[in-house]
Amino acid sequence: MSSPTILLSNRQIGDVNRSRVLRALCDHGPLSRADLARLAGVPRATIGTIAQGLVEDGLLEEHAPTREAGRVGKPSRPLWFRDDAGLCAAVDFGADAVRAALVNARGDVLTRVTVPCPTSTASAAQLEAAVVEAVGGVLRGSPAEVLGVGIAVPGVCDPATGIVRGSGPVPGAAGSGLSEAVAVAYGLPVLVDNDARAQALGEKWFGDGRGIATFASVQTGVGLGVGLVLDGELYRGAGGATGELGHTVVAVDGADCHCGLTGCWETIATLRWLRAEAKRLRLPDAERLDAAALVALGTPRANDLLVVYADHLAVGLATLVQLLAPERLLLHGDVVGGGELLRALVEERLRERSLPHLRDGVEVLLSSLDQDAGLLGAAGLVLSERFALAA
Amino acid sequence: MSSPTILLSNRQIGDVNRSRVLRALCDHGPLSRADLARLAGVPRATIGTIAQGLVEDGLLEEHAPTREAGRVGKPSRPLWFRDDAGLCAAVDFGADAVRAALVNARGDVLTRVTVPCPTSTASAAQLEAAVVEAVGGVLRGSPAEVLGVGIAVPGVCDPATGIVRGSGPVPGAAGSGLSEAVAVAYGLPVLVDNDARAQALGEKWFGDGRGIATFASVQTGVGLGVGLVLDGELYRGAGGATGELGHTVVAVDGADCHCGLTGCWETIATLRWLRAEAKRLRLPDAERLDAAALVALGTPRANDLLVVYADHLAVGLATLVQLLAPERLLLHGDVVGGGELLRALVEERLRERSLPHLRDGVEVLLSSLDQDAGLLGAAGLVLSERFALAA
DNA sequence: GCAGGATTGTCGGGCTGGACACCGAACACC
DNA sequence: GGTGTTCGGTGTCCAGCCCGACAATCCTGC
Repeated sequence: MSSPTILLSNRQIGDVNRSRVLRALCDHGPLSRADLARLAGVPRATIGTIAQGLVEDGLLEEHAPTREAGRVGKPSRPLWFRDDAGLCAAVDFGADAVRAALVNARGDVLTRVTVPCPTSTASAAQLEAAVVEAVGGVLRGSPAEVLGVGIAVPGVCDPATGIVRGSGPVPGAAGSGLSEAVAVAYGLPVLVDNDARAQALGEKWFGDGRGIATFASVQTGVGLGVGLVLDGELYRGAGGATGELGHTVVAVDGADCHCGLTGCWETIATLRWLRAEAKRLRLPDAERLDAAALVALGTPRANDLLVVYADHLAVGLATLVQLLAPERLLLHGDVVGGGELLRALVEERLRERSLPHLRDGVEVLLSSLDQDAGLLGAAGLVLSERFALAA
Repeated sequence: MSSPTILLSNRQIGDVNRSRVLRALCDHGPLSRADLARLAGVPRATIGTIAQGLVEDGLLEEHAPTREAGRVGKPSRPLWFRDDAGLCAAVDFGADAVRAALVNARGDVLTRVTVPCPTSTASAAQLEAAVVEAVGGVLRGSPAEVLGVGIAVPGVCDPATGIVRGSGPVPGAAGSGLSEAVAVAYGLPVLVDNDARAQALGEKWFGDGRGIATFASVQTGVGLGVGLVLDGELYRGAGGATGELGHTVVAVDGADCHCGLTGCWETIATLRWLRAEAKRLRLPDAERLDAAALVALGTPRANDLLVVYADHLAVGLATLVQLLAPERLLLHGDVVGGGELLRALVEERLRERSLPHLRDGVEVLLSSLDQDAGLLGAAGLVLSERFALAA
């Protein structure tokens, strides 16, 4: 059933409009009622009643009146999220720990809990226990009601059902046990989604995706994943199976990929490839090389490899650009370590690999969310569900 | 300005709900008020008032009561579009003619007008004159008010502004003259869009895209284009620049493409490639070969080439599948001539080039719209604009 | 032939929530 | 101190969905 064919009623209209107001605040930062009214093209009174409800619910609060020089008239009182508003428990997985955090609607990380756990080898039961413990620690310190729990899983999962269909880095996450265990333990809604998609939501709520209708958030490093926000909505596709940009063909008869296909982008643009090339070129410490180290080396031979790395990354990004014409590409993971130098190289190579009419429409940015991209993404899962602006 | 931040009012609620009802009728065919109510999960009375408005506006009509055996109770009176409802003037471009048609909301082609015109060499003025004449001929015979004019252009264009940024097959369409000329001549809204995207809309309204949330409509043959319907909405991307699937890289250091890039999918999956291969293999009449002729040949050597053609097509389609996980791929153009044999081959090759968890989620279909895909797509442009279900 | 059940479509009252016009409050400028 | 501008709030109106009840129509079973 594609079109749910759900009719709108005046009941839903209120929810939708409240969500729209919240979204506008997220996209633009603190705004007064009058600002919101201008933005939406409606009388101030309309916003007034909507905002009143949000303030009474404890979601928004009024800042002190702004006294800007040269501004005539009554000073505006900007509205902004309370710091205990929209609290989400966010979970993601490190190599040897389960990380959880309490995040508010502003994107502030209020509490962190780290539970040691060998995620790559832990059994489902061990993993469930670690996640439940981490979430519990976060919930205990919460100053207000928590909306729900978001879990970003590095693997294929269907958010509609909460079932993880498989995960390479965290095999124990497979199945539906994780979300069920947390839901049973704390009675909260649990949202599970792929980590790359969650990162995209993190960018949409708290990062450089705010106010951008169409962008792609690309995870680089060991694997290549992508989260797409298209026309303002996170795109999940049928069964939540999207984002396998890493396994698009960039060489018809290319090298075998670990996934069983051949010529995947992952065979030429991951750390595995980079390190193999570095070894071939006899660069020092090739086995532990990454973008940051490559930039730090700075030798001519290292720089040459950096350019090729950038070019190979651009190949896959160009596919995104040609097919979807996003306004921005936000890069996560290893590339961030390469800094502005690598970013500029990737952007340059991308332009050369894009059609003329697309060349100037896209900008490449390094994610500003840094280490917390996964956690903020997991929080975004909850916020998007709770404040869905869908209609 | 991503999120328009437009609030909903009780005024719009009516429009939205009317659109939803129309869309449901489109997706499911004739439905009674009770059917619609069940589908939407609302009381029959609600649908009743909505339907009443649509009937009074002359959009819908009641069919005769259905008398099905074994059905107790009052027989239902299905609602369906009147044959003069939702009339659109649709325009597309053939090699040596401008084609126009009057299409209703059912997808019936009521009138056709063909104006001879060498579209590949005609000046902008000549092309405008031909289009205006064709549209005029269609409008003259219209039994009721026409909602608007849809024009499907084989090229890059931005539907938001009506500006065609460039067209290989129809260079004279470039600029904004076409839509302005028609708008001035007849005072109707004019919608211009890329032909591959329009075809996708045609499938969504009248073809095998009905009721499918996420599908891709792929044009094959001389060029390779794609129209994407994602989560029920046609995806246009920033500036309407999407759909250049043909220029995604399938070979990092591949052959030069006419677009200036290298290793594009178009270099290995178009008729140009097919004919070059056929010539190399000394197949008869290689210069005029197409999928239909290749299947008709049926020789072992021809069949081998057919398999490679299918495989090369599958490369680009696999990119769509890995990245977007659509439920269906609808193929247009040359491939349709290859019939079920070629379709099955493409589907088989696509499965082999897709990740395991995506393999079974997608079906490959040949478009059933046939020659009228472009015209029906152009009509879909108008209907989508007029009956936008956006909220 | 006729009662009973089932299904469909319609009518009026109730409720939610935005649109509109107007008011007081706060500040800049003269 | 007066005037103009901007901001936020209040009360009334109205569109449109929800719910309950009712007439119309047809099938089944005796």
